[in-house]
Amino acid sequence: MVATMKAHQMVLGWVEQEIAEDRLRIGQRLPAERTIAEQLQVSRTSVREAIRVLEAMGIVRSGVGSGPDAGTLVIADPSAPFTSAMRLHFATSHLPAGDIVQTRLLLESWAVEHADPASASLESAHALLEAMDEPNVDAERFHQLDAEFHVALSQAAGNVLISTMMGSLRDAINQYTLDLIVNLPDWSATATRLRAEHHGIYDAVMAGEARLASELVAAHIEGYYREAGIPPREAAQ
Amino acid sequence: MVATMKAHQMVLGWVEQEIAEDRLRIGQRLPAERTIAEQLQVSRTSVREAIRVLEAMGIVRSGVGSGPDAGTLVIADPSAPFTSAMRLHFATSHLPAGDIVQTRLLLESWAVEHADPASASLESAHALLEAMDEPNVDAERFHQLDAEFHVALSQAAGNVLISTMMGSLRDAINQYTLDLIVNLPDWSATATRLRAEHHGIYDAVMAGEARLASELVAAHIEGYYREAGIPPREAAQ
DNA sequence: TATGCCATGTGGTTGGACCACATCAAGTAT
DNA sequence: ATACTTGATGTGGTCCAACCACATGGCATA
Repeated sequence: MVATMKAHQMVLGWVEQEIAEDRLRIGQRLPAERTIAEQLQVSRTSVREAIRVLEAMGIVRSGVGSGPDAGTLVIADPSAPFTSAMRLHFATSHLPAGDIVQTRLLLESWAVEHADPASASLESAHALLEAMDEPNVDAERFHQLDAEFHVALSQAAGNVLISTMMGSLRDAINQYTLDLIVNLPDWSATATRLRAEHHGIYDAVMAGEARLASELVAAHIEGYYREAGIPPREAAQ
Repeated sequence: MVATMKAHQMVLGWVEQEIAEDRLRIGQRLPAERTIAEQLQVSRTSVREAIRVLEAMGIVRSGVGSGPDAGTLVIADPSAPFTSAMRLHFATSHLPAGDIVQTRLLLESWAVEHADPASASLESAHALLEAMDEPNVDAERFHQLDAEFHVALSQAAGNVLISTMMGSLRDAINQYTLDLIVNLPDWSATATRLRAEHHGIYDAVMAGEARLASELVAAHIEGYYREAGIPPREAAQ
C-alpha cells in the first residue's frame, strides 16, 4: 500500500491525516521540510512537491527566513483551488463561459435570497456602495469595488462554500469581461445604471424582501454579462 | 517581473499561456520535463513542482515508459481539484458539513429542475435505477450506484460545472456518511424508501414536471443527510 | 519467420550542495 | 549602561547529477 504510492502522494496523505486527526491545526507550522523528509523516509524533493500541491489548494503557505512569517504553516483559503483551477480549465475551452455565468447566477441569487439583514458583512457592502457612488472613481476602481460588493453580499447568507465559489467564478472570467465592460461606448451611463441596481438589491435585502432581492440580483448579473457578450447558457428544457 | 517569480510559478504561467493561446490542446503531450527545463531556463525540479500542481488540478496526467500512455499530456478533469481540495478543507473544520450539504442541495435541485428529458445521461440514470432494484445488491454497492445515479441525473441539465461540483461535494463527505447509513437499524427499509424516491424523481423528470422533480430531489437529499446526522445548515433569515 | 534482448526515452526518486532571507544572540564600540 | 554591528542559526528556494523503473521498438539471433 504505502510502497506502491508515489512518494509525494504519501506526504499528501500524511498531512491530510495529521489535519483530520487534529494534530495539525490552522495557524500551526508544519515541521521543516528536511524533518518531514527524514520522518517519512522520502527525499526533500518529494516533500516539496506535496507542499506545492497543498499550497495550490490553499491549505498551507510557505515563507522563508525566521520568525512568525517563516516556515510552512496551515491556513484555510478555500478560494485558492477554485480560482486557479477554474481559470485553467476555462482556458482549455472545456468549461464554457456560459456555464460559469449560469452557475454564478444560481449561487448568488440563492445567497441573496437567504441573506440575513443583520449580518455584519452587509455593513461592508454598504460601505462599498458609498465608495462606488463617489463621482470620480475610474472604471477599474469601480470594477474592483463592484466585485467586493457582490462577495460581501453573498457572505450575508452565512454559507462560506457558496460565497467562496461565487467569488471564484467571477474571478475566473474577470479578465475576460473587464476590457469589454470598461470600453463600452458610454461607460458613464452603464455605471449609473449599475449603481442604481446595486442600491435596489441592497435595499431589498435590508427590507427582508428576499424574493425581490433574488430577482433583482439575477437580472443584474444577467444584464452585466449580456452586455459583455457572455449570456448565460440556455437552460435545457 | 519574471525574475521575482518563483521558478515553478513561471512554469505554471508558461503552461497556462500555451493552453490559452491554443498551442497546447487536450490530448496533446507536453514536451519532456528535461526539455521544458532547458527552454525556460529553470531546473527540472521546478518543472516537476509545476506539473504536480497541474496534476492536482486535473489539467495534466503523467505516465512513465514509452508509448501512448507515457509522457505528460493535457487532459480535462474539472472534478479533480474540487474533490481533493474540498476533502482537505473539510478536514480543517473550517468548512462545515452543513454548508456542503446545503450547497449540494442547491446545485442538484437546480440541475434536476432544468434537466432535459431527452438527454442521453438519463438513459444511464435509468440503467442505474434498475441495477439498484436488484434485490441482492449489498449496501456498499447500492451506495456506489446511488452516487452514480445522482451524477447522471445532474448531467441532464447540461451544465458541466454544476454537475461536477455536485459530484465532488458528495464525494467530499461520502466517507463521513457511508458508515452511518449502511449501519442503520433497518437498512433494508431505508433502501426500499430510497428506491421509491429515486423512481419518483426520475419519473417526474421524464414527464417534464420540473418543479415537482426539483422538490422531490430536495426532500430526498435532505432526508438522506438528516438520517446520517448532517442536516443542512439553517438558512439565515 | 519468430523470438529474445537491449538501446532509447520517458517520468520517479534521491542526496547533496548552495543561495537568499529573517531573526536572535553575542560581542563591540560608544 | 546603551546602542550598534556582526555572525550563527534555521528556514524555504533552487539547482545539479545521477540512478531507477518502465514501456516501447528495433536489432540480432535462433
